[in-house]
Amino acid sequence: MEDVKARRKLQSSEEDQMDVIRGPWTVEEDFKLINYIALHGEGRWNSLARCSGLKRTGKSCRLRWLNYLRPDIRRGNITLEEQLLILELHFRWGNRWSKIAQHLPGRTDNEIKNYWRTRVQKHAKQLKCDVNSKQFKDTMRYLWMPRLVERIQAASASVATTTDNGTAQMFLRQGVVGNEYTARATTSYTPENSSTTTVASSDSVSDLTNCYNNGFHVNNNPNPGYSFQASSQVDYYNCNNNNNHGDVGMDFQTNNYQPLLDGGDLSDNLLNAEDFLFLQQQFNFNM
DNA sequence: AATCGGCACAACCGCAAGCCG
DNA sequence: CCGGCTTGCGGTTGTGCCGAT
Repeated sequence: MEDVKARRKLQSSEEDQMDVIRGPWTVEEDFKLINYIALHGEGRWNSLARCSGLKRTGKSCRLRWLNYLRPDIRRGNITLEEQLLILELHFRWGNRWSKIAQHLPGRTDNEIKNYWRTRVQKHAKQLKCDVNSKQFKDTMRYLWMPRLVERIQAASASVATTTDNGTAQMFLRQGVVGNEYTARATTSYTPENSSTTTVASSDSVSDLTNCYNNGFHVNNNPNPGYSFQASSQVDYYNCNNNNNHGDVGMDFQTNNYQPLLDGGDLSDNLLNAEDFLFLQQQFNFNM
């Protein structure tokens, strides 16, 4: 252990001696890196750093390439579908960012990590609860994610009516992502059966991934006869704990909570003011 | 116009696992 | 098997931008 520390210290001082550059990359450095990788391929980052003439560490070169310069990097805002996928995958794997990133083509683990820290943790902070608490996880699962599904549906429906291509209508009828959450809701979805009947029993990850990859054009629904019902939406929020196990559930329905389908670009504001007010009351009550 | 605070994102750091001679 | 080196991952920090005051 001491050896390891000593070696790292030596490595660090060697880096200092060779005037390693840190901080933001310049355009010239980017060009150098891109050209070098175009000629020699990626990998062997330390030797790449030495041979390319870049005064950067191999680590720095690797990070710059993977998180920024790669040609298949997807730029722009995280879409609703991507948000849903991130939430779903984070439920399964926690902070395994690179694993989550594998299911979002073109997105980097760094980007997903940043999204989680800035957006998701912000909501937890606003609710004055821990992001890893059961309460917040329930909030995400039973309020946030269904709301995302609603918005994805709404967006798809909008596309269908404006383009008249029928694709989104098909999605709405047969519901790939919607199937996940609506099906749960219509069977009095509880935290207990959620882990056994849907997530664990089906490959929801690949379903969601396919769904994302194909822009919701592929019907992976194992139950083709399934159809959405407007009235079932309220069941999204019927998260009463019926298991008599003494856990604190979130009863949205008995509080006369009604989901508000607000319009506009709400990709970021996943929960509106009334949601927060209600949730804060829930949390304060339960704390 | 200047300042401040929050946010988003790029980059760095420490650690651990994997690989290879 | 061991030790050194490389790579990958998750956490953290730094910085620029932008809106509010």
